[in-house]
Amino acid sequence: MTSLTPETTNPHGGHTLEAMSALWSGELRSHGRRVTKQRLAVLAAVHGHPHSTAEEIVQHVREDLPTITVQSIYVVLADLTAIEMLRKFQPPGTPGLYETRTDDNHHHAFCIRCGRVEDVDCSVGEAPCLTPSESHGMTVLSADIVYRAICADCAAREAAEQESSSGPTAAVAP
Amino acid sequence: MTSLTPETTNPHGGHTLEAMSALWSGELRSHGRRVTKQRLAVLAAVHGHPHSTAEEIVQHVREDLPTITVQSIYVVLADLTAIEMLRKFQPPGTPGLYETRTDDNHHHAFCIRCGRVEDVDCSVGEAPCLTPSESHGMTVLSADIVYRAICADCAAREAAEQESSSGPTAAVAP
DNA sequence: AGCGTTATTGTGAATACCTCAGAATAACTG
DNA sequence: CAGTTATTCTGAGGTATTCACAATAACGCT
Repeated sequence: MTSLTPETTNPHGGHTLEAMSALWSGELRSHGRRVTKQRLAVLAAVHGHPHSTAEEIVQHVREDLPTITVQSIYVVLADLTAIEMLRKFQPPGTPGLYETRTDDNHHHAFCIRCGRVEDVDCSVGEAPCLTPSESHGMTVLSADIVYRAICADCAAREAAEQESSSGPTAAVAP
Repeated sequence: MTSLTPETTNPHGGHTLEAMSALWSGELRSHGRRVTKQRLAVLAAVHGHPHSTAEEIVQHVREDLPTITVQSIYVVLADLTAIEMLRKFQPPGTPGLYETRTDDNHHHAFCIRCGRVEDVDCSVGEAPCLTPSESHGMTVLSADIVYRAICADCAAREAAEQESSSGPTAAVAP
């Protein structure tokens, strides 16, 4: 922790890629999975680019492993999701998005205009939306929440367009 | 309400199909939409079979309109969803599901084993999961919640299978 | 370290779900 | 009832994802 060699510092936020890899390797093994460079590369890509689609992950992984195939990415993503090392969610009208934050109860806000996604720590408390722990005899495991929202940029842009259609600025002669 | 002719009684729960059609027609018109038999048939099908996929809705609608096409169903579903006469949601690994309950704050429990879906009236209160009304500058409109769950049947079946692998019952000679 | 076993990845193709552009039809207005 | 224009139909296309089988490489053992 006190060493300051180039290898131990990185822009990502405290943990080096090597440290993360070691962590991930252990976790993979504890789930009976082999540690492959493909899996580590996928984990690194998703960790570095949260809320990525499979296609985007392919691009990022190919910086390390230029020959990896789309199909392998899908297989790896599905498997890592199954053992909950990754989390998958799918706002309406978009392909599946992946992230590495799996152990906290957080959710997602999705801009229905531009598709932007932000993490939302559930503000009510611990796991408020898990309260219906029994319904119709079903045992609830977890809650996937997607907040349909409009981001600040889109709200501003729409306000401006609204203004221009009856106000003094812009769009004088269409 | 007091008439008891055959047309005014039906098994669905108080409202006749004709009454619903009149209601839907008015709602369509108020959204600037024309009242077509296709739209009414789709609304009736979804109303009679909540949590249906587009493909299932095609089957049901074809009982009335045998020649309707899958594409038209998709167009109608998308349009009715856009004006919020239908609600669409999509548990992981399944196609989009549609329902007519749009004006109440209810959510869905989804059995990750068999795919069964049940409505869940949010038990915490009014709209608890809408509390993060501002996050990252995004204005939240609504929350789509899918509870990942295991239904009673699947839980029982898995318990039985667990038992049989080390217990006395079943699967004596495979 | 080398070797065998078996999970994992790559290859090639296929599927499911959904959307698009343009022509034909039918719902509303007067 | 006739005209206008939304809506549906026809036919094709596209994207996200999955499948079966062959090739590869990670791990446990000596």
